[in-house]
Amino acid sequence: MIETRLLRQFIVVAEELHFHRAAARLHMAQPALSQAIAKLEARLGFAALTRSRRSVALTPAGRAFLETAYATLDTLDAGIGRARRVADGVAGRLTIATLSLAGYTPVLETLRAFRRALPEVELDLREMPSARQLEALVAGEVDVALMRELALPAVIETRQVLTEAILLALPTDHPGAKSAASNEPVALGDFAESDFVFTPRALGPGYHHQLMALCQAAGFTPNIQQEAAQLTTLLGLVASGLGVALVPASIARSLRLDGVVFCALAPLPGRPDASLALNVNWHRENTSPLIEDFITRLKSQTRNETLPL
Amino acid sequence: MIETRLLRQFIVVAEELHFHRAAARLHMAQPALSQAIAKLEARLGFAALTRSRRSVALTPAGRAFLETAYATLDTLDAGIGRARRVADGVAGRLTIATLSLAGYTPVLETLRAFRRALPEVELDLREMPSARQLEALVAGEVDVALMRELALPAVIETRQVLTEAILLALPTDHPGAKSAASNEPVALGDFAESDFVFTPRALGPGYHHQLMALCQAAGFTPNIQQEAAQLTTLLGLVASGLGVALVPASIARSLRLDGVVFCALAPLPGRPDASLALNVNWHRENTSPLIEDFITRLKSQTRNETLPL
DNA sequence: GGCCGGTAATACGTGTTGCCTATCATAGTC
DNA sequence: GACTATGATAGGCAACACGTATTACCGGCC
Repeated sequence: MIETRLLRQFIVVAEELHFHRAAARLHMAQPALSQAIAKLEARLGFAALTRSRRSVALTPAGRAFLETAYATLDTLDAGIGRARRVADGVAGRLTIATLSLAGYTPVLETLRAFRRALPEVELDLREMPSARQLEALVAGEVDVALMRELALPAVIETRQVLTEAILLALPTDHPGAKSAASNEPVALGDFAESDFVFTPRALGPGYHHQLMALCQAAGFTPNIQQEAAQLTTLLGLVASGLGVALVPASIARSLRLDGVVFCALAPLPGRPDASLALNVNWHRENTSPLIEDFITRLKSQTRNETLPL
Repeated sequence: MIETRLLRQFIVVAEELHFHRAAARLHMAQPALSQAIAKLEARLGFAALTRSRRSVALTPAGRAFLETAYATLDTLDAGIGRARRVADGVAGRLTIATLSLAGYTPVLETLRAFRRALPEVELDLREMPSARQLEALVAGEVDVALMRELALPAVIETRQVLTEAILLALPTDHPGAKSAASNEPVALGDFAESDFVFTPRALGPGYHHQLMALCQAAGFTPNIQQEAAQLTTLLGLVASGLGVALVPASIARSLRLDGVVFCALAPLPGRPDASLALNVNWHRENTSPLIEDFITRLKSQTRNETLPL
């Protein structure tokens, strides 16, 4: 096996074509260098240098191997530098599972700032529902996940990023839509008899449960007429008059849809305002230094605020 | 400094993610491997592996460095293979100084066969006059030289490749041209009073001297009307009627020029036929294994024959 | 809950090897 | 012909890579 020590020694000898000077540059004695080069040539199986008593010259194979020696050490040095930058958290890749980020201005701003601050870091964004995010996190497929509250295994850490109000989405021609026009909160209990459209429970059990609980607190169990995985699809169903929907405020910020109006919900007596959290989660044993950096930036950007409308 | 031993050890540990199995694959004991990896990490300056008592995993920087380790060893292995092929004379580069090869069919055939037999060898052909070839050979700029006979320093080896007749090139309307038409040799002495065109002495002193000596033997000193470096130019001058010229037979084989006819020379009494040699020369201390190969092929192709007309 | 199997780290001894100093051999130089 | 420059060889030493023995610790299992 050819050690890099031998490569370094060979390079200097090839550059100097003089064992004494080369040995001096290597801070070693000439005999040791002669031995090292002899060992190198024995391992290579061919003569890399021709030595007369007066001069040293490279053979053609030696010239070819010199290129290899340079290339090998360059590859190694560059790779060490790169790996050090990865270890220092200024290079590498951060894979992020997210919900649709359309309405989350502070998160988008964080991503932009992160990319600007760490141009050597590749950001890999993958949009998926909360339940799938958790699977990906546990499986190590992603480094961080931006998702709804969910029951988490102990290895998953979580921090709240922001909260946002829950709004009621109504078809424009719905009787309750006049409240929306006047920007007045509506009482959820007034919609006990309405048809509802919901996202499937399996995609985000926590989210689903929270919306259901909200209805229970308002005194009814929603009559679910139809489910749709995507919020945009859900609002399309609302627009078509199939029912009303409870949605996070972020979707109202990013999507103005003809035929749909959004109403704030009047607070229920004895209960705080209905709001949804967006959390950032990560695997406790994931050693990427980028995770902490990303979360720190995210928190300083959002300061756990409620997303404004 | 990171030795390749450490790279190999790290690669196996990263592949196995298990110190015992990795040590077995490396034919060593586990503690030594633990120490080796610890030393690697100390030199790298970052942790490449996270070890719990139960499991081993790569850090992101470790993953990055693993790529580097593979790339480094690949570069080295490929380079060693390449250099070995260079040493074995099946790869590399052979730089050849030549006269114009147009008429030298056996040499061209050798080049073709060489290229076919050794596709990994780059042939670098450089056309230049004999005197310049010798300089290039001594300076190490070329590996072999195909040139006229010349006084050579002791470090230059030489072998004859082939010989070719010296012909007299005449303008078609020259009184002597009728001999050419009947394919009869002409006596050089008959042209004692003719004007001659010659190549400059400096480009090929041996060649020049040989032609002059031929005229002397025929009893005259040629009246040199004009010089031209290129044989094609020289023959152009002949065609225009400026004079006659002594040229190697190869040029007659490769160049048919309106207004010029070539005549064989009648042997002079007591002298062998007038002929020129094409020699292959190389530097005695040039260690390229391709030189011997090339010369062997050249000789087996030509067998020192006289170039046929 | 204590025991056992599995795993990596630590302690310490040893053989290899990379390097040192001293010397030799040889070729070119004054 | 002695001298100088240069690389190779010889012999010794110390660093280090590796081995054996042991420890430390975690999980699963009876």
